[in-house]
Amino acid sequence: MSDSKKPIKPEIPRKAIYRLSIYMRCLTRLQGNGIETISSEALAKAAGVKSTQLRKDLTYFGQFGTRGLGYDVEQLQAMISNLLGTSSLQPVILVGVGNLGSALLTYRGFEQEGFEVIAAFDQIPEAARKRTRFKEIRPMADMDEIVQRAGVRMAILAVPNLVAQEVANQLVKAGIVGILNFAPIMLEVPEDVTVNNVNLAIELENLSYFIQT
Amino acid sequence: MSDSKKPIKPEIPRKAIYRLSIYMRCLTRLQGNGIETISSEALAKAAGVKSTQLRKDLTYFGQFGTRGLGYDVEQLQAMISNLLGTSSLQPVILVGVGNLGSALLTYRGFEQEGFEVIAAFDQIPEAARKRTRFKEIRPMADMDEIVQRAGVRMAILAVPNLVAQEVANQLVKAGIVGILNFAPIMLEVPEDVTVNNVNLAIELENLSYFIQT
DNA sequence: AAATGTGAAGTTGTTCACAGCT
DNA sequence: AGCTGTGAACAACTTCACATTT
Repeated sequence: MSDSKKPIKPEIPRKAIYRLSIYMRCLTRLQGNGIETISSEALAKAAGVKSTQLRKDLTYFGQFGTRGLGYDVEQLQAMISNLLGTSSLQPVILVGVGNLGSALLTYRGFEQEGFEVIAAFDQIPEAARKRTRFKEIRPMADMDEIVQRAGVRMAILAVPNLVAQEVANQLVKAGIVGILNFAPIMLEVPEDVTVNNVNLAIELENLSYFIQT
Repeated sequence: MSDSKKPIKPEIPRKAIYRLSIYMRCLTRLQGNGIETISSEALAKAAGVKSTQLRKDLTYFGQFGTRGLGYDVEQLQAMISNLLGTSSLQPVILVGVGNLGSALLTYRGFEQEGFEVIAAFDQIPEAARKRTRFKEIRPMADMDEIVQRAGVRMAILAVPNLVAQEVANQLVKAGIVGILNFAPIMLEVPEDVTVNNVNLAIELENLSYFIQT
C-alpha cells in the first residue's frame, strides 16, 4: 500500500486522486480505440468502481460531462492529465542504486508515463555502476547541484532503512518536495513535502494474510 | 497504492492488516536492540500511527498486552507473524519476465521477508533469460505442474496489460489464490482469490498532483 | 429518454474518553 | 500510577435518490 500524508486540499479525498490516475488510463485506452464519448456508467465499469463514485470524484474538480450524453473522452483525458500535473514530462531522480534501486532503473516504465529519471545517486557510484547500465550515476554530493539545475521536484528513494531518514533530509534540503519512498520506515519531512510509501514485501505479506485457509 | 478486494473477515479493516506488517517490522527492529517490553504509545510512534489505533488494531485479534506494563516485544512479534502467515517461508512464482518482471527478479528483497521466488514464467523463455540471471525461467505451459508440485499459492503478475486478465485466469486455474498485480487493470477473479494492485506509475502521478504549486 | 451533478443517508474507519487490570 | 482494552462519538468516504440538464 501506498500511503501519502498530505491533504493539501482537505475537501478532496486522497483516494479520489488515485482513482483519477485509473480513469486516465482507461480514457487513454478508449481514445486508442477511437471512442469519442463515454458514460460514467461505462467508464466506471472499466475502472472497477461505481458510476456514482466516478461522477462524485470528477465533481470535486468541476463539471465535465454533458447530461444525456456522457463525457468527451479526449477532453476528460486532457483535463485529468492536467490536474495531475502529468501533461508535461517531469524530471525525477533516484537515490540508492542497490538491489531495488538498480531494479527500478532497469524498469523503464516510468518514462512511458511522463516521468524521466534524469540521474541516479549512490554513496559508492563505482559499485553502483556494476549493477546497472544506467549512465548517469553520481555521488551523493552532486545532488544539490543537479536537482537545482534541472528543477527536479520528485525523488525515488531506494536506500537502506538505516540511512533513509538522513537521505530524505538531504533531498528536502536540495529542494525535493515529493518522495516515493521504498524504505519501510515513516519518513519525517516538513509539511510541504509529500511522501508516498511503497513496500513490496508488505504487499506480499498482506496477500499472505488473505490467502490463509 | 495497493488495493485488495477481499474482506474475508469484514469486521477487520483492510488497512489494519497493512499496519500489522508495519508493527511487525518495528518489533523486529526493537528485538534487535534487545528491548523486551514496549508500550502502545512508543510502538505507535515508531510505526507512525496513534496509540489508540495500534491498540484497536491488535484487539481485532485478541488481547496481547499487560495493563500497566505494555506488550512483550518477542511475543507480539511472533503473534503478528503468525497471523500474517509469514512465520514460515512461502513459495511464490513470478509471471512475465519483461522490463518490470526482470527488475523484480533482480531485487532479492522478497527473500529477506519470508518469500521465495521458486520459478518465473514467460511466453518466450529464451528472450527472458537474456534479461536476468535468474535461472528458473519456464514457458507458461509448465505453470500448472510447478504450482501444484510446490504447493504455490501466491503469484507476482508483471505481464503487459493486454494479456494480464488471460494470464490471471491461467494462474487461478493452476491453483493460485493470491496475486500481486503490477498491471494497471482491474483483474476479474473468483471470490476466493485475492488481488493486491501495485502501480508505480500511479504512485508517481499521485505525488505529482500533491507537489503542484 | 438518457445521463450528469449533488445533497442527504449510509457505511466504514479513526479517535476519544474512560473503565478495568496489574 | 501506568497502561491496556473498548463502547461511544466523530470523521471520512461511499452510495443512494432524485432534481436537473441536454
